[in-house]
Amino acid sequence: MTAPTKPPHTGPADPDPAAESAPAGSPLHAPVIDWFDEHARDLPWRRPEAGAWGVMVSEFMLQQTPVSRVLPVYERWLARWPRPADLAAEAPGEAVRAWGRLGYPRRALRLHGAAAAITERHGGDVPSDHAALLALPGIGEYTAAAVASFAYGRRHAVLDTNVRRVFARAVTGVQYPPNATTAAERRLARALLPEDETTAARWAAASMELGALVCTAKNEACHRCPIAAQCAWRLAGKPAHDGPPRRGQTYAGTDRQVRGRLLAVLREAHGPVPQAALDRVWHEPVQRARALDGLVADGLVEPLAGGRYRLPLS
DNA sequence: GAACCGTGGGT
DNA sequence: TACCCAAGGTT
Repeated sequence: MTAPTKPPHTGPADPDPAAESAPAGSPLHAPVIDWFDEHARDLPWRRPEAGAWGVMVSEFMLQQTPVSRVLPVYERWLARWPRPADLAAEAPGEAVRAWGRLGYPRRALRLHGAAAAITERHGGDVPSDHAALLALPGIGEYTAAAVASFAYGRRHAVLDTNVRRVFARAVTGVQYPPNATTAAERRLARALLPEDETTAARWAAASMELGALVCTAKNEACHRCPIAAQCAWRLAGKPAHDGPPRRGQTYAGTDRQVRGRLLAVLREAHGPVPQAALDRVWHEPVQRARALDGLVADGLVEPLAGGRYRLPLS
């Protein structure tokens, strides 16, 4: 039992299915949700005790970071800060340090800021309203929908990279979705959203899990796919992606790499770090200074008198 | 819309 | 080895 809510089966116990006024819905729903009931991973943020805060923390950490690397950090985070107010009471630098090597450390800062806003504006409770979630730092369209859906069972189209790929293949018949989310994709996601709120929330989690475990970017496992028989891409002979190349992100030699090295030194140090210690991480002084300035501008690093630096106390 | 923002594992 | 990719958000 890994899923947060019960499967809304229409089984023989149903009084009279023919009497339902609502349309049948997509033929994709039932197979995908049934598959999810059987194969969903037992992830800590899916357990009831995770609560909305646990769901929200997991969503921040999972933005561009794989599940396997999130798991240990998530557990320590929730043990240390079981409620938003607990995190809000800490220095932001502590969030950055606890973030460890998950990457994109601005997410840690934003999660801290979101916890503070929740404490101030929402009485310490993660809001369930999509607009209220969207107003929090670090929460965009996807995360707002995910928290509302996964934590509160609300009816929202949850359109992440997994779902976009599943829809691209199963419905549109292409190998990959466009580089950026399009209005057509949002329209499709809304059209496919089950009417019933509980079913919609399960569909959101199930379609995402299908993309993560079966309908993967590479080496898709169609033989394990519950909708393989209906998949437009597969039925078309799985044509290769033709559009513009999916832009890869260079990393070596970029400011990002320098920032990462600088912040690693500050994370591992407790207390102020002298300039000389930071100078050692990168040979090129201009780029090094630019990276450090960027970290300060982002609020990830606090400059002190005498050319010393530390993670931010405020 | 494009560019930027980390990190590590799989192939 | 080099490249691809991973539950995005902000500017």
